[in-house]
Amino acid sequence: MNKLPVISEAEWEVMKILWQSSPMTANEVIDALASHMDWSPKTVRTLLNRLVAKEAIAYHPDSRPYSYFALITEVECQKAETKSFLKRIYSGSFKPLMVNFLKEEELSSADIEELRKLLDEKSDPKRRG
Amino acid sequence: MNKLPVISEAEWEVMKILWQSSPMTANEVIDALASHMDWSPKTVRTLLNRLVAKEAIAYHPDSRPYSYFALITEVECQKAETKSFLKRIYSGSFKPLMVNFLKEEELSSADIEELRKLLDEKSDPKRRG
DNA sequence: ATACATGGATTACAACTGTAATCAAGTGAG
DNA sequence: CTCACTTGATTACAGTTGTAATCCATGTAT
Repeated sequence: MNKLPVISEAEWEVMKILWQSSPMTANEVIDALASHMDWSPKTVRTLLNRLVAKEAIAYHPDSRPYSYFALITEVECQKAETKSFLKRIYSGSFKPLMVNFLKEEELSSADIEELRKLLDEKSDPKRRG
Repeated sequence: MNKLPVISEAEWEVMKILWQSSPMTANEVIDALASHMDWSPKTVRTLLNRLVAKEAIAYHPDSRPYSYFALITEVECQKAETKSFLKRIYSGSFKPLMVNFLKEEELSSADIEELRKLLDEKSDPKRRG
């Protein structure tokens, strides 16, 4: 039940790296981010430090250089963000979100079939497979 | 194609009021917010001013007191927020969002049926109604 | 032993946010 | 006409965020 920390947009990029594979040294994180984010190594180190301060991640202090790892899971963060996003933007209701998404996106019928399957599983968890 | 302004969490509350009914005077907005937000009237006025500065809203300057109205629509803002949210939290993919949502929420079969209907309409827009 | 490089700790700094308070100008009450 | 109230304009101020740079300590090459 411990509260999740507030994670900023830039910090999320770092978290995603550590959720993909962990533990990692600062330099490994920096390299992993280099491909898509145009950040100075110093910036990434700052973000790591802030995430440590927020207790979203930690590091093994005995290992030099430090190796960092997440203290909270991606799914719990996603759920929390989703809840607050829905509340803020859609007054908590999923349906208009889906309406907007469907209007906006090009989806193959296979995509739609996948989504439909999710609903099937929810309405009748037995008939899965 | 003009860029939407960045609207903060507190500012969203004000926007939602103006999207519901508009134009409104500052005091009307303050009253409308009083029920759910515990903000000083000064705070609400600050938010209105910032939204004007961001060109998210405007006011009729000839009418005293000013009456404010939105310059951007709720749906376009929702779409933009949804896109950036999906990108940030789910790497742009809707499916895991839906998975998380479904796992978290108690939904009646009627709710699910509604969502399924949305997918039906998307896959075959003709057979609607 | 010494100087340099590397990683980690500390500091920087402006923009944006939440949350107002203060100041100033116009309007209605007396 | 003058004073107080209301509305609008300006200012405040600390915390978060994006985006680093600087300082310090330790390991490495010479």
